[in-house]
Amino acid sequence: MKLRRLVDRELPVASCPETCVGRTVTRSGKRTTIVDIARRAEVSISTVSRVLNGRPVSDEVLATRVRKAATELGYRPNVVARDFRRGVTSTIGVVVPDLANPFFPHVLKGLAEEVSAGDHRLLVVDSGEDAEQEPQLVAQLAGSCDGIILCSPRMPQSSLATLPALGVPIVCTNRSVGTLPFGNVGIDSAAGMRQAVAHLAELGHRHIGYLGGPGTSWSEGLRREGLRSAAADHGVRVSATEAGSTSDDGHAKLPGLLDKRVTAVIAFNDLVAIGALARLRELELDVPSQLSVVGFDDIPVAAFLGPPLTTVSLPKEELGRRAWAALHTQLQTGRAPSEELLPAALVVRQSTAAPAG
Amino acid sequence: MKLRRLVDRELPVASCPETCVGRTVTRSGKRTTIVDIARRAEVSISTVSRVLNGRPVSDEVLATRVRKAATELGYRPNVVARDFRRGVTSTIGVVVPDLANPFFPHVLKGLAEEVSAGDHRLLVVDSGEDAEQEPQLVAQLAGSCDGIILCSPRMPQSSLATLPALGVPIVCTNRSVGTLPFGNVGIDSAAGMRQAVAHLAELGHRHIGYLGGPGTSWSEGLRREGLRSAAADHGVRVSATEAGSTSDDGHAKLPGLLDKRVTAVIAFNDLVAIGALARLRELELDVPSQLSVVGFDDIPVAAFLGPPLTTVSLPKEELGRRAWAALHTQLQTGRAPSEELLPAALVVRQSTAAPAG
DNA sequence: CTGAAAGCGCTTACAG
DNA sequence: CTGAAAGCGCTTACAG
Repeated sequence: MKLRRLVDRELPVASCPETCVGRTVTRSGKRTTIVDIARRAEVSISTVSRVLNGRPVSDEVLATRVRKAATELGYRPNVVARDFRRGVTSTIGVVVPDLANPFFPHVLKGLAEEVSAGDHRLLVVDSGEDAEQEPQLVAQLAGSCDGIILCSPRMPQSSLATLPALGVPIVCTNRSVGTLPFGNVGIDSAAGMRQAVAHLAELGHRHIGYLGGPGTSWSEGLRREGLRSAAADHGVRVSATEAGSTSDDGHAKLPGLLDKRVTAVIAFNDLVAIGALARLRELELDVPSQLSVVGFDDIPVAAFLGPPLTTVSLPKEELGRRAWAALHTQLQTGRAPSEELLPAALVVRQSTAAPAG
Repeated sequence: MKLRRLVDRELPVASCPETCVGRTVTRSGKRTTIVDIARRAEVSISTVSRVLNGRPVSDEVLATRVRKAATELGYRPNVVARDFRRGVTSTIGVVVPDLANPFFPHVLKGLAEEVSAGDHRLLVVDSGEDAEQEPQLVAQLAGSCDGIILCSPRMPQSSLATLPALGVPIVCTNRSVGTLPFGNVGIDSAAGMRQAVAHLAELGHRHIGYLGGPGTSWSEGLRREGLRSAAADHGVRVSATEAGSTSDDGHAKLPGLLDKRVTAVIAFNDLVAIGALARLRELELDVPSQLSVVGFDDIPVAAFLGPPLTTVSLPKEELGRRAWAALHTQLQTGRAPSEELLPAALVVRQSTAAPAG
């Protein structure tokens, strides 16, 4: 009973007992339905439904009467009922590892625009970087979504392989999906990495340090690959260490690289670079005169750091937009579209310069 | 037709034609429903429903049979149907002004934990800081949510006043709601501001600059109020300017304050402080020896800036948790709970020191 | 074209 | 206790 009253939106009704402008309930105290409209416009509910859904109606007089009644009664469709009848949820689920990582909100922004334009809602879930929890999260989401977008999923391939059984179209971003029937859109950070290395090599650096990201991450794999090939091409030496994806990681692991006597450091992302920069400040080492630093992502603060960070800019919003496009295609055609790789571009600011001496 | 096939999750079925482990469809090609379970367990659908919802059943044998059948058929409830029947959406909508502002993801994290524990889903909408668009966004959300949380809504009071007609329980964070029947939880940034001013006064500052936030913002009002009262208490002079909420704003508006010859600057938030710090670097003014800087929010990068930023830490996750608690109460009792104000706390790092000279 | 009717999958009074 | 039945609000074949 309690529940039903809440459903009937008692709260605001109670707060304006008699004449309530904007009310969406009829005198029976329940929310307006197409039955109420049909009654008032003296047509069948079929006609109401057709008019309200913009389907062709011959009699414009009828249509007008319906629309008028709907407005007068303050009708707002019951979307749960509509979705139920249509057998859809109109909802797209997104799983991100960590909303607090500035990368993801930008992806979400691009995604949200497109998704709402396509008359869907976006259900965002933060997995807390927990690879174990992700499959459950996805399974749970599957029940209430028409499709799912997995942003840089941390779960292992074996977990990923269990997902098709859920029966929901899935798109992965920044992740290789093997032969799994998932849409797939990523950013070519290997190419971005090559640009970064080329830039440092041109400045004269011969020994570059790399503060690597989580070893299991696909984009980390791509970056390492770009690093290796570019290093070979330019004849520079590389010392890599596994750091992580946070500023704390960069702060903690930088000294190890310094010991190797590198003259430049590339970080897995801007957050890691920020940690490295902080450590360098503590060490009273100047950037870029004593050490060059390059980040990845180009998050908004990157341009405001001391010094402004040279970084590989990733098309985050575009990634979100393309992910929706891929999912949309899959929803329409039932087949997963082919893989897509978006370009990255180095943005040179002031944290890189020729090596000392 | 196209639509229906998608609903039936044709995609993965097609990709594993014969023996598909983990399938959740019966031989008819449709998704398993309680009817399928009832048939297999040889009970009525009422019993299936009761067992699956954990309602008391006398006959444990029956219950076991039902659960077994459900598992064997890979049953997953149709949540849209359930919600429809119950007259709820199990969804809570959240409107944030800008997801890319590091403040909000943290609020969302606190919120998400609680909300999913309460068996609801979270629908997040970014209003793009657009006060005009917010009321429409909320109206749209209202249709598919049991309740709405408005994070620091930018819309004017007059727009806010139209929202009760939507018939959906609403909670506002960091916003005064007047006599509107909304739940209300905020952070006492006036007190936070007083701590910041006291700290600077103790260091010996007599003239403080303030890089103000958006004039319409409630928290900005609170900060100005705290600033005024604390300045009076400590006998310090204040020069305030309206900046905004981004690093660009801080970067642009800092020089104006410098002209006033302040010895310390408090920024509306950390992002603005970061912009100010960047400008000071360009001006080759040292922080804190030549100018002290204080931020607001304590976003994760604050501790890694050069220098690490003294800032007023706001309980962001807790704000999210309390917002859910307020909404939950409202959902249960039908009445908006009383206002709540969470404490803020100054975190002293290295961007503040005694004034030069 | 419009209207009467069926039905989406579930929950829950209501009988038995 | 269990089962048969009604019904949530909508859409959409199906008749007329």
